[in-house]
Amino acid sequence: MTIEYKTRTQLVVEILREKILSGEIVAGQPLRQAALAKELNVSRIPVREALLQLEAEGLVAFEPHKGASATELCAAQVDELFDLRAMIEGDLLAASLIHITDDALEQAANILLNLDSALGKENAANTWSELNSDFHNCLYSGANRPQTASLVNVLNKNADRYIRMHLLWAGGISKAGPEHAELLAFCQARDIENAVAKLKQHILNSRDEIKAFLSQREAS
Amino acid sequence: MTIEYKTRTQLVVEILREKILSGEIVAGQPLRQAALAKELNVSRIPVREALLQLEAEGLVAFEPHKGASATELCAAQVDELFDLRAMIEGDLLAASLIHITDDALEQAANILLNLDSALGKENAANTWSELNSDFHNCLYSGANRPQTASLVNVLNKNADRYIRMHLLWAGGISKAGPEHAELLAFCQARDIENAVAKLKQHILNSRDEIKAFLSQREAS
DNA sequence: TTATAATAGATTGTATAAAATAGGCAATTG
DNA sequence: CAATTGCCTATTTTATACAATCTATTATAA
Repeated sequence: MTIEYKTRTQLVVEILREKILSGEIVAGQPLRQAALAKELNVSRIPVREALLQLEAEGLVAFEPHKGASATELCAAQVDELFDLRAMIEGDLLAASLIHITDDALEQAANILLNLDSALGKENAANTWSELNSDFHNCLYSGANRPQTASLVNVLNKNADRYIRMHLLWAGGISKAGPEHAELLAFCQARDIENAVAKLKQHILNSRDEIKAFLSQREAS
Repeated sequence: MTIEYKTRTQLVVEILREKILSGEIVAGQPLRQAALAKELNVSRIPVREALLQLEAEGLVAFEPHKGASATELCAAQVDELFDLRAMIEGDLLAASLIHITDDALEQAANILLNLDSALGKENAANTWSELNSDFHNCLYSGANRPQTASLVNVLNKNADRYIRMHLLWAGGISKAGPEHAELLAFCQARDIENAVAKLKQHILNSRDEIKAFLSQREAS
């Protein structure tokens, strides 16, 4: 195992992303460079560059001379984001299933076990979203489309915020467990059509649950 | 008309992006921060931040402590990039045509006129790609999906490199002219199905032409 | 009182300088 | 002579310092 070097900028990116995804940094709240630098014990330059990277990921908005803030969560964005995911991930899964190895499917099954057991535990939202991402990436591993895969990962980093919030506030993506199992079964059977349909349904279901939750919260 | 303030970082982004898209900065060539800073008469910080932004756009690759370079152009990327475009832009067009205004369509028609006349002129590749982008954005204006639109723009900034190269080296996207006209006609008729089919065909056609050109060049 | 201008403080953007790192070359060792 | 180690240089990364910009508050005039 080679130990990988990380620049401070990269470390700051990871810390801030986690803070945004976990909700510790709340949307709209201004992110003062000097304060963050002091808190993380680095200079402002790595903080600035980290914020720029997070802006590219869509988690942060930058306004010249005014500063950065975590982007707001709203129902309209959920629509766009999850529709995009359903379309792109559906396509990616179809391409992947043609070439996917048994090995990858077995790995996906293992992740699924961990996923189920993670739901009850302490830090559910954080570990769940990571495992969820692993599971999906596993299913897409046969596609051999690096650019599309990285685009999917960026979109998922955004979706994560909503999914975690939902997990945290509403007690779980209720249908995700059985849907994952069904999806995996179709993949193992190399039934492309049904697998893609199930995946899209899975993504659009969470979209609807999250939207309902958001509009309910916006009302109050 | 308000004149918009631009930070140096933003100016450097635009200059470098133009240099990469136009081919003045060739793929793979290392981009030395100090040299760029001196050339553009700014310090290295704005250059660094500009390079980071371009990395997020996919035009530049960053390796820690080694530096940045313009990403390579290859046939495999073209496949992914243009397939993604066809899928996403097709969907976006369908959503847009439901609500699009006559005003937007008229504007698109005007751009088309300029597009045709631009092809013969001096700086064809540069102005053509900008007008091309405007034309498509115009058609998508009814969708009211800001996130999807900005994603499309990022993808197009990548596709631009290939399109310009093709224009420059091979004398033009031969079929683009008539295809644009047909596409606009379907849009004006609000014929969603045919419009989307034409758009996808248009994008996939350029994909094939560019791929053929690239593999031919790679052979030599 | 209300609107506008001036000012102070805070914050961001940029430049310069110092520290850290990678890659190559020479010296050393077996 | 080959291989390894240590040093040197080029380059990037980070820190510090300064300049430009914004925001809020106060002062001034209509």
